[in-house]
Amino acid sequence: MHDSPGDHIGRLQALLHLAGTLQAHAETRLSEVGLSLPKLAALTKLSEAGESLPLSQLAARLSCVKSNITQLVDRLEADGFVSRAADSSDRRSRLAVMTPAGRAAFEKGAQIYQQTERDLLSELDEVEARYLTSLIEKLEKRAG
Amino acid sequence: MHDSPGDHIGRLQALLHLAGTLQAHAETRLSEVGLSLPKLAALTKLSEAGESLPLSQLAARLSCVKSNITQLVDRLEADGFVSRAADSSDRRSRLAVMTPAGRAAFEKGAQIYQQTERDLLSELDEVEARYLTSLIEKLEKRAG
DNA sequence: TAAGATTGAGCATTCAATCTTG
DNA sequence: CAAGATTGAATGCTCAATCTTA
Repeated sequence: MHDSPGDHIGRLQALLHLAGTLQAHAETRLSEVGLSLPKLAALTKLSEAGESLPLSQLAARLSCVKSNITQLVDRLEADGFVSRAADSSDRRSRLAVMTPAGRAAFEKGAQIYQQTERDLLSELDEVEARYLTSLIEKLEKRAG
Repeated sequence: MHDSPGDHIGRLQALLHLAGTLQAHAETRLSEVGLSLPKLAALTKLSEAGESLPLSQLAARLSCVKSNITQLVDRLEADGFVSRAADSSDRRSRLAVMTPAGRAAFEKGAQIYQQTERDLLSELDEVEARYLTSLIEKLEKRAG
């Protein structure tokens, strides 16, 4: 009297719901420093690249479409966290450059994000956390 | 030489990334019958309730804000899957009613969703699937 | 005044079409 | 013509404000 091999009713839904909840928590915490998850992700890539990147590179590294980056950078620019600059090597290209305010927000945001990660996953012990990672890798390989 | 208890660097990101990938897969499959995950969720609640529900009830059951439902029902109405009707018991209220086309789409969509769920989670054996569920419950309790 | 629904504005994302530059 | 960026339209979500009805 056990589940049939292919029985996963509700599990996908449960996983997607959990992700939504966790994401909402992270967004709420980040909003205290004027950031969202997508904005923090963009600033992180900029920071890793040493302050600036062509928009097309940013799109590639965030695995999204270019038009998305155009608009995300619009919002970051409105926030004063990023500014656009010319790319001397290619006049078609535009550079997203982190401003001092952007770096400050990034540093605070990165701290908050890590703390949120610890808080949300603090229920799991070492074994559970490792198991979770292995399950994620397995599913990611299948779906990716 | 093991991770400190609070070390979860990247795990939240990995989980959110996985959820995004799984969601994208489900959306792609559902788009074949003109549905999205939110649309299928709404039709599911309508079906469970016996074809119709006041918009406020739909919002409550989908755990979202009322204005969201207004717009979701707008789109479902444009698709021909739902129509709005008066609520005889309260003139402030409006009923979302599933149309025949809506029921047909729901039935196909529910099939596709279940198949997608099985496909995406088919990598996991019985033990892993149960463990996943327990981890989700643990994290959901913490975050919910 | 409360509740139900809607509207308007903002964030985030995609796709298709377009403009500029290579 | 390709590539980089942008714009416009669509989906989906939130919040704040508003309108109607209870």
